[in-house]
Amino acid sequence: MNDVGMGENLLFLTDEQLRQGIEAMFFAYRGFTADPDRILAGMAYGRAHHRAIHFINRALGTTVNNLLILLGVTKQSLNRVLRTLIEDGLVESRVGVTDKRERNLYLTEAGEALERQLSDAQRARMRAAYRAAGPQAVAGFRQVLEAMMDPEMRRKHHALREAGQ
Amino acid sequence: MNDVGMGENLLFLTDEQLRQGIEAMFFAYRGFTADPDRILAGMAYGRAHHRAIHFINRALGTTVNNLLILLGVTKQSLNRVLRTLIEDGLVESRVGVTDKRERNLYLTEAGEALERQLSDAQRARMRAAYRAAGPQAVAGFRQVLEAMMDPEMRRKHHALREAGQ
DNA sequence: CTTGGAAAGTCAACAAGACTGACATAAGCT
DNA sequence: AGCTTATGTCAGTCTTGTTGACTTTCCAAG
Repeated sequence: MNDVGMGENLLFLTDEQLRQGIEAMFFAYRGFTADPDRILAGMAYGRAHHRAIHFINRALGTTVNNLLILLGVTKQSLNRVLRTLIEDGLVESRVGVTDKRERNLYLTEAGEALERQLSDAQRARMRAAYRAAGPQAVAGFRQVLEAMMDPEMRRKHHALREAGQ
Repeated sequence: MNDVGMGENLLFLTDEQLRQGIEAMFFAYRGFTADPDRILAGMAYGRAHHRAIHFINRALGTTVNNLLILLGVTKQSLNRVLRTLIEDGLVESRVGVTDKRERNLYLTEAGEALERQLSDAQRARMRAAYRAAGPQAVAGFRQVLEAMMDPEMRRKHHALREAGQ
């Protein structure tokens, strides 16, 4: 590869390019959460409830401990959210079969309905973005996101992927 | 394009693929903010201060009103952050020249130093991710993020890009 | 040229959601 | 029996968002 070619390919690593990527990430994340946030604003729930519902749906029967690692919050913080979801009949907490200390979490029918409502809105935006950018761009998008995660979270993410498929 | 080809190219729009993208976005954003958050944890500042400093640096002399649109918060919310930054001598607020209602915001030397410290950490992760994924993936990454933003934010983002280059 | 409304910024009070620390209970393990 | 683990809870704090009320400044219609 000659110098010009090198220059072309390293342009994406200049400070200015990196700053633009940082800003793009910030603005895109705002868009990413905007639709579910709007839906939840009417109810007594917030983004924290959305995240809990999302991951309970994805990792059916997950334990509280596993969920709080996924979400990256303390048990006290998760507990507040989880308690209201259980009280409101959106989430069911069953005592563990093999280990009775554990609680396995499931969405009730009402919980699944809300999950679907939130998920539909978020997926719609994601779908539009994917469609606008095209398959090759999406592959690149996913590659960069993977590389940006902490290694531990990358493992968690891969585990969810395998379970979901 | 035959049916098989169609199937291949539309695979990235299945619900499962979209859900994986949503999760990837969530986990990656955590990584994205982790390093600056760690730095700020020691000081009396948080993520809100980081964002304000970032955009004041990028849009030198910006008004409070412009900044709060960029950040997507209310002026009251921004004001608290801004006040501490000004009190601590990281940001300078100058009364507008043409319109005395406005305040033009600038980083002081100390402000620039902190900006550099935070920015270096965040760019290092971004650079590692970009390098790992390669130029083509980065182009795709940027395309999808652009498409995911609200149109108004996309315009703001483009304006910053032009000013920064 | 005055006056009324709009715009920019500030102050105060409140809410959501994160945190730490301490403690209780139940269950599993050595 | 005693230690550890998983979960839940209470209390208090912090950050960061919100709304409402207010001041200062600007602009434009009468």
